[in-house]
Amino acid sequence: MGSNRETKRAELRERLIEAAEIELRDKGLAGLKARDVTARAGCALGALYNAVEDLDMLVLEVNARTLAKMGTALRASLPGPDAQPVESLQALAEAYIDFALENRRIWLALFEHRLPEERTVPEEHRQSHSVLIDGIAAPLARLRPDLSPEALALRARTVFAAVHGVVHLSLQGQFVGVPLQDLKSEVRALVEIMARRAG
Amino acid sequence: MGSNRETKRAELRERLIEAAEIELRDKGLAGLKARDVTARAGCALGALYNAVEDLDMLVLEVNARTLAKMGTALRASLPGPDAQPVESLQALAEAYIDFALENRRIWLALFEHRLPEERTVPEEHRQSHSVLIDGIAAPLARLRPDLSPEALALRARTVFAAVHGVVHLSLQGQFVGVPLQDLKSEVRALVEIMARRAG
DNA sequence: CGCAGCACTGAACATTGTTCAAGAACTTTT
DNA sequence: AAAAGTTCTTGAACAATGTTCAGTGCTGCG
Repeated sequence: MGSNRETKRAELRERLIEAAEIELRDKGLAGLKARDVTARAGCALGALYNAVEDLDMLVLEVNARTLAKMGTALRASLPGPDAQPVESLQALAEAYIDFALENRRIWLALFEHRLPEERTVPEEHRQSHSVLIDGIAAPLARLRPDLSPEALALRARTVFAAVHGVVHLSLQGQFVGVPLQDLKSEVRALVEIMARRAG
Repeated sequence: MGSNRETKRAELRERLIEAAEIELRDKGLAGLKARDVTARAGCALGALYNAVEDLDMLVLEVNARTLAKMGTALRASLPGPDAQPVESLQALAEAYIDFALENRRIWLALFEHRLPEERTVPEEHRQSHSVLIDGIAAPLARLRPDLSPEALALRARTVFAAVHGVVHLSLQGQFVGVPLQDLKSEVRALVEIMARRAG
């Protein structure tokens, strides 16, 4: 396997991304070190900078995969099309919490990783974030037929961000966060409130 | 001024915290460097480690002051006691957004700063976070007389975290965040929804 | 004054991301 | 198949940065 240059390059890139994901799962974003990643991937330190631009880009690659997995998990959680909209939203929220709990560090990396201020996230990586809100607009539309498509898209982001905020503060154990043991019931209540109300 | 040892030590500590706040305002958490802080405070690099435990503790000190200022801003925003509960909540939310917009980097530092996993935040610093939720329980209690005091305290955290989540994703320009121009109106709608509904 | 303790200094150290010159490996040309 | 050219890999070197520490000076007290 991997005889020509292109292939070997892609294989090393792949090994590096996988190694980075393992390191990230084990030690979190702050514990991700270039030397540990390259050691795990079985290459020299400098090879990293030929396979990817730098460590930040490696994190973006891991994040893209995390988002893809999250998308799978969220879609799998959706009940059939004849379910009540509020049930779809509850299912998405619960699946989001479960994913975050089961993949805490790589999920956190999605939101804690920052590029230096002058650098900008490549377009393809920006788009992979849409899985977070893709499932929300449809059930929301049935609950809020009064909203225009633009207002709906906006509101879907708000609903996601609200749920995410509760989960984020809770999972980090920040002092103002909801205790973990109450997280699911509070998010259920929040989603219920956001869904049930009219007009 | 500052003749005895105790006083000089406290003065240097104060200068360091102020210098750190300025650096944090200018360059953000990732741009905070021990050498820049000590240069601004007018002392040698090593003096930092006599005045405070380390850089992390300096950030905690700045955060404590930020939280105190935030508390002042939030309390000042509250309408009189005869206002509708929903108006109190709206005022708090708007004041929160304004504070975040006007103090973006030091506000972000409140939520982005992490101690190494093995270290733990001193109790006095934990408590300073309560200003974020202190004003919420009272108006919420009038909207939800059905909830026990414990459930109310929990729900206050949930309400804060939901609003915070929307603000946080929006101000960081994360792809899934609400665009800044829509932030206030979306938060208004969210608070309205969380307040208006019954049972 | 003089001494004991403390604080300040800045050089040195450890860790870490990134670069780069040298050599190895692969591809193309002849 | 050999030569020439291109690209990749290696690991040492560099730069940035948090932290420590031995040396030096200052403070407070008898």
